[in-house]
Amino acid sequence: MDRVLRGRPTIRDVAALAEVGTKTVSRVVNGEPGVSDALAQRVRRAVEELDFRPNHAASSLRRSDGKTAAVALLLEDLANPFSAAVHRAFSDVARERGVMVFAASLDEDPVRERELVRAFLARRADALVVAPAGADQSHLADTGVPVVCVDRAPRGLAADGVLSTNEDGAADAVAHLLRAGHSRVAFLGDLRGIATARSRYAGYTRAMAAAGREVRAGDVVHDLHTADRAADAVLALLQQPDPPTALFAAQNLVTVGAVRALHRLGLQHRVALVGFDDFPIADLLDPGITVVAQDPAQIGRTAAEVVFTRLDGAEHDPRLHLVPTRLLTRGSGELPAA
Amino acid sequence: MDRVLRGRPTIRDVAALAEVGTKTVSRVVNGEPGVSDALAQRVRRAVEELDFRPNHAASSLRRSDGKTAAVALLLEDLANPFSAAVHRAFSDVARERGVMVFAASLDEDPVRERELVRAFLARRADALVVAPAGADQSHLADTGVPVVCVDRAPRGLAADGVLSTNEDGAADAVAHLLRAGHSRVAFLGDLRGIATARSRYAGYTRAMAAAGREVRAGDVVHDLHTADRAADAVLALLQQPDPPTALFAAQNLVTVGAVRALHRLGLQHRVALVGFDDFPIADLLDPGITVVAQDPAQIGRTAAEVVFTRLDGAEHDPRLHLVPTRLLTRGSGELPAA
DNA sequence: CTGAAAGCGCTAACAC
DNA sequence: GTGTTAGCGCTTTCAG
Repeated sequence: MDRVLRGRPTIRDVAALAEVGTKTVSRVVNGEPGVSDALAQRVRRAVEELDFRPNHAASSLRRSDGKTAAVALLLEDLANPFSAAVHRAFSDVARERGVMVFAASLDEDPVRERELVRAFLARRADALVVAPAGADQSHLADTGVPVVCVDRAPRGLAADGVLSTNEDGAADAVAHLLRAGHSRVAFLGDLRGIATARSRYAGYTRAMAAAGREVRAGDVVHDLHTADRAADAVLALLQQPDPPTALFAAQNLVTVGAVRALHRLGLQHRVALVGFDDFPIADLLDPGITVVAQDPAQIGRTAAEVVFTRLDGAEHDPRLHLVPTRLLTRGSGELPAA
Repeated sequence: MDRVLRGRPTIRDVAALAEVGTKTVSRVVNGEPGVSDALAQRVRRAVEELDFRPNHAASSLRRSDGKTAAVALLLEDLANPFSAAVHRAFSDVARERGVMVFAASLDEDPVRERELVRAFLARRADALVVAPAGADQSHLADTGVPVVCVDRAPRGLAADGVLSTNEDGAADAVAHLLRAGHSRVAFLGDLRGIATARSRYAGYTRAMAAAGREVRAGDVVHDLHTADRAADAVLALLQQPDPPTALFAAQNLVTVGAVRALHRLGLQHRVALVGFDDFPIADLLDPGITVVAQDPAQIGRTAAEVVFTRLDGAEHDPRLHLVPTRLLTRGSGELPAA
């Protein structure tokens, strides 16, 4: 009668204790209709008694739709405030749907991206949300699950995308500096391998051209991926003879590095700066840092909506969702040219 | 012969194509020894051909140890730099072990904590790492998996803990202000329901008592959980007659709120401030913000080590791992009393 | 309304 | 070395 339980109790243990069939337990546990109150009561008591926890993996293995109610989120660096905000907003929507989120940092490493995609597919994540690290995203093509690219446009892959208006936003930032009277605006860019970085550079050159300004090769620095490298670049840039009078920093860590360099040189009130992507307490610095703010929470929410729309069966062609940026003037971007 | 594949190929499809038994495929896929090169070659070719992806859930369901190679991380708010850094460091260690991380934000909601714990246990996470939201953690007692508490000590629960030296760190901060000549140091605290907040308050009172200073009720404010609420509290505090000359902010968002209020009042160079927990660009403010820095990366790494030690079978009594804090003097904490 | 039997994709245990 | 059988915990199918 009393089978000695080894390990966790199963649905059969519950069925035995409640003296019903396993299917009845299954029905009660899953809230399916068609069970008499009396039996349901007995089952619930047995569940309580044994501290039964349904095994979700076994359930989804057998279940016809095969869904695991888990999605994977592969971002650049979960410790970066942008990624963290996307993650947070995405999770909030997912939680409402009872969907769990696997999260991982890629650190711009395409090898890691492949490994993690493989691992998440092995765990049968229902969908993949990726800020792709490499230029080659072909390995995301035949995963059998919806793929949504965030922060970066999908390249060579028919997938949905959710990202900021990178080129327009960058052009806004640079135009803002040009309006303040600057003619030499330096570009401080993130890794050129990233599509997003290229778009922001395109916005920079477009705004410069539109104003009839020459882009000097010496005023353009790419591949700054940490605050330290950005700070070094700005120090070098401003310590040369005839330096630029304004800076456009194309990523949040780059902006922070630029601020650090300006403070070190005591030039924070003399050299203008606009950053792409906001960061905490940018308004508390002196001067406050003018930025083209992204809306990472909106990006995360939209990505979640797109994912769930796909999981609910939408079959339309891939769509690109552009989330607008917003110029926040705080002082650093309004410093005059001379 | 050619079975038409519906859905993903299984190990049996691979076996059929390679003309071997399923167990041989299993061996090859899992890198087990005892398969001739010839067969292994055929299997690998078939795997490639069919784009076979092993189903990890099915595997761990059948496997004797039943491990899923996934752990759950329940933190306060993944968008907070402290939680984000813990998450990041934890993930890095987990990734080396091929373990995936489920992450979620609790927002100090004990109900959500219970729900998420239930959900993660249903998914058979191998371990739970929790920054507990509620005072009552008894529901974590009989989960059948290792539980590690981070940031907050386990209460009413025999579990490992990894946290900062909250009381000592807070006492250091306050003693530092008292040494600068202040006698009225206000306490700005996080939610009193959190053990961590209570420890920091204990450090405050201890340092005050050690210096023979009276703790005035009006100088103590609890339950500040957002920067906005903290800013309001500081505005009220400093606009009364005979205000305190120094502030101790016991949490990072509280510190940011205090800075914001000080700037609004133009008092940032007159009222001293030390914060508990560092935050990005605290050094770039004017004055730089003196903080008792925690080491969230170390907390995350240590938590991971503790988790994996337990999963590797360690059976010792629960241990509390204290990660030391460090006073970083940057200006705001060294302002004189009058 | 209820439950017995089959089987999801995989690996343990045991054959050969 | 290799393959066959059974069964992990659950839901499906279908008979009562």
